[in-house]
Amino acid sequence: MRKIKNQQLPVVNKEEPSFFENVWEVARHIPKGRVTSYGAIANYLGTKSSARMVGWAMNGAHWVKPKVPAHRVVNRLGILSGKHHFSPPGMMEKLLKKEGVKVKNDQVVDFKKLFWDPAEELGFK
DNA sequence: GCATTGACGAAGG
DNA sequence: CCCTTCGCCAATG
Repeated sequence: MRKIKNQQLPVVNKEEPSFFENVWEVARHIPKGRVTSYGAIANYLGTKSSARMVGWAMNGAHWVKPKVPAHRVVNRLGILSGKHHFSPPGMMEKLLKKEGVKVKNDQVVDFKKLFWDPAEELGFK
């Protein structure tokens, strides 16, 4: 596959998709104007208890290709817990608003309605 | 090689 | 919703 400077990436040069790649893959399917949670992605990948790893994977979402809409992934409460990893921090909220997602006080408005569950939308494996 | 740190989450209080 | 504890596991010191 693609070569990546493995400075922070956990070896993605294997042919089989790593957990991280799967995370990115799923994230790329999040429709515009919708959001999902770290846990939902983890759940879809069958490692629901490893939501932290999803967040960890998002850490590299910025420099991985193709780009991953990490701004559409929030925590289970709809809070933009990852905004500090954007530059500037307000970028996440800005991107979401641009897609029609209302954000108030670092939290997605109508999160429940906008929630996109990969397990349902992409079909169960 | 142990300890700490997370873009998390569920459960219990 | 807040708080704590626990589970999770790669990365980092």
